[in-house]
Amino acid sequence: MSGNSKKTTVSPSPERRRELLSTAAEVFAAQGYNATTVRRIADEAGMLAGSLYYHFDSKESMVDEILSTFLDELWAGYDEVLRAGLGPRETIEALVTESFREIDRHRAAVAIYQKESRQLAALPRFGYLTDSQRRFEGAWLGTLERGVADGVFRADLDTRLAYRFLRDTVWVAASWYRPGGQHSPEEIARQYVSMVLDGITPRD
Amino acid sequence: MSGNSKKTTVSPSPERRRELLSTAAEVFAAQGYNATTVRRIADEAGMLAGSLYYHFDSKESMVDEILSTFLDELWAGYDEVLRAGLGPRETIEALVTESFREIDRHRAAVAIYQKESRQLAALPRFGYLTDSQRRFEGAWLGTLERGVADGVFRADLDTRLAYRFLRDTVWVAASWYRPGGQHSPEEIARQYVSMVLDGITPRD
Amino acid sequence: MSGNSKKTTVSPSPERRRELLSTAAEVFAAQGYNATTVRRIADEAGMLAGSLYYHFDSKESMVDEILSTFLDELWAGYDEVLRAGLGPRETIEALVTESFREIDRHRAAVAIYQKESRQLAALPRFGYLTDSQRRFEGAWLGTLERGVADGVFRADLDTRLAYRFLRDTVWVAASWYRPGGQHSPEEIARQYVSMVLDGITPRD
Amino acid sequence: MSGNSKKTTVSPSPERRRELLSTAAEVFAAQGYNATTVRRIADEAGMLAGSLYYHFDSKESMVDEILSTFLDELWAGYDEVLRAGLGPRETIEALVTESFREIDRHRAAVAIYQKESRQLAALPRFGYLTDSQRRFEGAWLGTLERGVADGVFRADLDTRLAYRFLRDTVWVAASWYRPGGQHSPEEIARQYVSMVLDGITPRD
DNA sequence: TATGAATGAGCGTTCATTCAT
DNA sequence: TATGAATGAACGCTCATTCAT
Repeated sequence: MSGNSKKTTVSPSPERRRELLSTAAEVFAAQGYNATTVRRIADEAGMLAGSLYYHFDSKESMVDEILSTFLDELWAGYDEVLRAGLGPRETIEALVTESFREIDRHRAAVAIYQKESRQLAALPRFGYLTDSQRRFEGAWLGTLERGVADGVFRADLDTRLAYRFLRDTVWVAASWYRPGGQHSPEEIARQYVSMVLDGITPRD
Repeated sequence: MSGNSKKTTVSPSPERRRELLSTAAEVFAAQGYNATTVRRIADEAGMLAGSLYYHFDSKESMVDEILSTFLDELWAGYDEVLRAGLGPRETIEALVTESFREIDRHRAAVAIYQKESRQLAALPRFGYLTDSQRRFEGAWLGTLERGVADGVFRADLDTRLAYRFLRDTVWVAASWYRPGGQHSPEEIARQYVSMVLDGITPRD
Repeated sequence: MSGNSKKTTVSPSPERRRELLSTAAEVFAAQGYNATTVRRIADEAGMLAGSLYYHFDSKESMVDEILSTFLDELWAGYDEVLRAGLGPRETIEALVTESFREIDRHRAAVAIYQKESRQLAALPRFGYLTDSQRRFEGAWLGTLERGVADGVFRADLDTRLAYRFLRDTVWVAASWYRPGGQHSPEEIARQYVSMVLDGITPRD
Repeated sequence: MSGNSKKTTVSPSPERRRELLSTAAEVFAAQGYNATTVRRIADEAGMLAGSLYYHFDSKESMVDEILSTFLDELWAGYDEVLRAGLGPRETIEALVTESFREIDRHRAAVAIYQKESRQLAALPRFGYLTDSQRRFEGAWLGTLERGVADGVFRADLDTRLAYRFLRDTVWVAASWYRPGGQHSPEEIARQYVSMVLDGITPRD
């Protein structure tokens, strides 16, 4: 599990907590973590800055909880896919689909993860970000390599390069994706997979 | 042309200026614009914070000059490609190649652009960021649409989606690309174009 | 009314605000606005510099509130005098008396007004200083001219010169006046009026 | 003599020095001593800020030289008047006239003296400001008292109050007086003396 | 639970001053 | 004589955080 076990000031009402975290996540995603003031979050939540400290230890612990909650859920989905024993092509399809579903559910958290994780990972408490990225790389890169070995992906594929492109396009989508738009996550995933697997030029 | 015409303290030694901007760009790219203190830049440049203000008006004007210099050069390259009258496929190839060349030359500037342009664009002086993005969309999206019309790209392609994927993967590469690595920009561009155009599954 | 309507951090305890403004006014008057540091004001108030910003937006907004409060009260008094329909001599007497009463009540504010208003008036937010000065001139100069026309002031009087002398002596008194001294404001006003109206040489 | 004897960096060209001091005096008078940057003075003089330090030790030494030069000249004039053995009324007339002549010649210096002398007097090197003020008070106050004793001024005159009014109105005139205007210094002095001695109401 | 008021560290910036050239 | 470049101290201000109520 991601995040810190020494759970902070556990407020008696976990719903209020979740509301506040959701508010914080939106502001972090929109303004960036550093540029977001704790006062701004409090404003948005209809309280004073100091009052947030009844619910959370610090601004850092807010973003910590946002990211670790998201990653926990992400890995629940990924692990299910990886345990299913699918072929390389189907695994890629399933991982992409799962990723877009997470973006749909945790858009703000994904955007924060995308923009801030490199900075945050330098802090000890965010060590799980680095761990997660390692597992992430293992899952995607492994699948690509298995696909090349099995002949379902092109033999001349630079798998490390392909991994980076896959990873980046999937997550960066959080910066423009708007839930409730005209495309469902599954539809976007389908189109995306089609581009990546078959290219944008016609196959006759 | 991008950037502000009322150029600040135009010191008669533009070399020092360029050195300092290069230093600043590295720090901005590594730490983020907001998280970068002017003292940190000065440290890195071997001077005191106040001394930077002999050369620049403000922290903002530093990032302004970094970004506008980069965009001016980028558009010089893009415009040449667009004026060449190539077919859609060849245009995409040339734009991608040109982009990776810019990443190679202005890695830090591209990383800053990628991470900060949305925030900065809110400030009047950075209006050219929005202008640039509009032109950018015009160039890529137009080429994709022309390709679909000409039948050189798949008829079922969602061009807006494809544009976003192309744009994002190209620029986000600045966050992992290291100049002087084992792949030249042209080599990376070639592999990337191959993936995007033909997909990662074999065409027999 | 003077001052800015978009009142800043309107804290629900206007007493603390008034205390702090009073402290600030004393320091401004003693050291000059520019030479006064916000740290000095905070010291005098027994707090840290940053803490002042809980109560006020800026150093500028402090002097703004000091001056506009003073001018509002001044004009309340002046308007009453001007509406009373007195003769020119009695109007001058009443305006002088009212002025010394204001000096007695707002010595620091008057001293600041005297020393800094020309500089501050250049800033948009202090436009009311210029307005006030115009009304001021209208009231005094008008009364002097009426007095000359009515024959109660000397026919050879240069009214513009006389206005300047009156204005200057009245307000500059704030720089030496000490409340609680041996002369009441009314007593000083009486002596001053006597000098101005009848001169310092004996009338037999 | 006022000013400091340990004369600073004596530049070989005293004319350039005087030009620079004149420039500095104008800026000090217009913006206030504290608010005036050394860079602004240099701009006005067509040089760089650092270059001023070839001519002067410091910003302080500039204002020092401006004020002491003015006071030396003022006292030359005053002393001549005081040595002339005039009656009280004629002495007042002569002092006022001499004062307006100084304002005419040294408008900027007088304005600086008026606005800044209280602050500057706190610094050791400006001790002569306090001395000068003492002599000043002696001259004016003594004349007024002699006049009351001789019966040429009103017996009920509060001489200290009268002194302050005289002093303030004379000097504060520097803030509105413009050399080359429609009134000569002597004409202004005549009108002013007439007001002060005979009042503004008619003497039949 | 939340507020009002304060802390203290640090930030971007200014500016008088220095000095090698 | 003047410049270009830098210093270093201080300034106005911001902000995460604390805490008595």
